[in-house]
Amino acid sequence: MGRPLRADAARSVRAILEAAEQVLAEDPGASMEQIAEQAGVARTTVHRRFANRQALIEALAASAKQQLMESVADAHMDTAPPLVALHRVTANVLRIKSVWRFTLGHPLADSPLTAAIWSEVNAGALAFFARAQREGLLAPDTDLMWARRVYYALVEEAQHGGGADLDPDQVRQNADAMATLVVDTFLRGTGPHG
Amino acid sequence: MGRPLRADAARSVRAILEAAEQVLAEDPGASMEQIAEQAGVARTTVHRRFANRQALIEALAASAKQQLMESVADAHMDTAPPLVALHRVTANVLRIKSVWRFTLGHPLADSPLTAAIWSEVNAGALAFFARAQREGLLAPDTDLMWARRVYYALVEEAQHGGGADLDPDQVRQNADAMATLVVDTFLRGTGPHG
DNA sequence: CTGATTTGCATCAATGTTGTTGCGTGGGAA
DNA sequence: TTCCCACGCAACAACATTGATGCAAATCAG
Repeated sequence: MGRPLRADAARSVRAILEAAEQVLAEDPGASMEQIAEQAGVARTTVHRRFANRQALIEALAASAKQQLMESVADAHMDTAPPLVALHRVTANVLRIKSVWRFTLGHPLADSPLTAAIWSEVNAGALAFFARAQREGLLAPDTDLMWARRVYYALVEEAQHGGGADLDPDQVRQNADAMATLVVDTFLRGTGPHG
Repeated sequence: MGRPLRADAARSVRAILEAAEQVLAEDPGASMEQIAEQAGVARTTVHRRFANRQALIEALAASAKQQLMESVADAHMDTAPPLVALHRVTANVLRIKSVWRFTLGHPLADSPLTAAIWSEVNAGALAFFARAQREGLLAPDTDLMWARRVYYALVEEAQHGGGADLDPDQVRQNADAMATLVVDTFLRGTGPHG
């Protein structure tokens, strides 16, 4: 990257990325003009900062996945007790996902970089589930691949329902509540316990 | 509808609908030309049969949702024992969904008609889960709305993985196997039983 | 303050998609 | 067999989107 962006330029870039996320979340086929409008910026400015639509989406993916990885790392899944780690990572991921609905919802625009990040996250998840199984949190006969798919599906579903326009505080509380629900359902299902 | 279509015309319509389903499943923004090509038909023929892209998608939705409703009715969810009914409807729906990935995967193009069908299916599902809860299949404290969302998410997930280009026989077997997995996970989760 | 940078705006060409029309041909139906 | 319908093909206009350029005004940084 050449020299650092000027303050206003940096502001534009951030505004465009946020706008793109919001607009594309509602309509993945939205035009650059709609994104520019939402960002409060002329369409030419968008093209100045991002040559292609592709470039814009990749930048989006980069931002989102970096934040996602930080929030995953923050859960310390390799040291904390499995149940605690699972709850914590679920809440963290739900919080991030509520902000990046489009980028994290569509596995599109997987540049080699972001693809690598993804496979790293997936491998980490699988390793975590393996440990959880060894420590008795998952049934011994549970297929780990299927468990991971189920877990992802529940997280995705938990984020679909509520969660539009909330205070940052409410977002955190909601993420916690949904995390409890997700983990509980993931481990015990919906049938009678015991 | 005026007079019945001639044999070749009917064939074209079917070819176009199948092609649209396949092409749109891979790229929801695909052009009419791509659909026509996949159907082995000139683009003008597509426009002859379906005035708009919208009209085509609605026709798609009509076909798919009719088949879906038939497959649901076929499970006799109101009379059969809940566990049996749940397994049967799951297998049936998985079979239909594997064919109509695009149309049933995207709640787009909800004409008033198809929207009505949807809400009917959803209401039926909720009623079924209520009965299942009364008869002890679901825990008494399970939120039925959440249960329905979880069930839908699991069905959707089960259909994502395998299932591309299989014999009709293999499709049925696969649907059965996945239905068992889905129902089991739905009711008991992935944790240790018992 | 002053120079450099960014932006908005107007404009332009290129492109792809949509939807329509007319015509000749080939296959279905009575 | 004969008539008619549906098809493919070519061509067309309308439209939206993309991406680029030049320029004057606003704004940032040293």
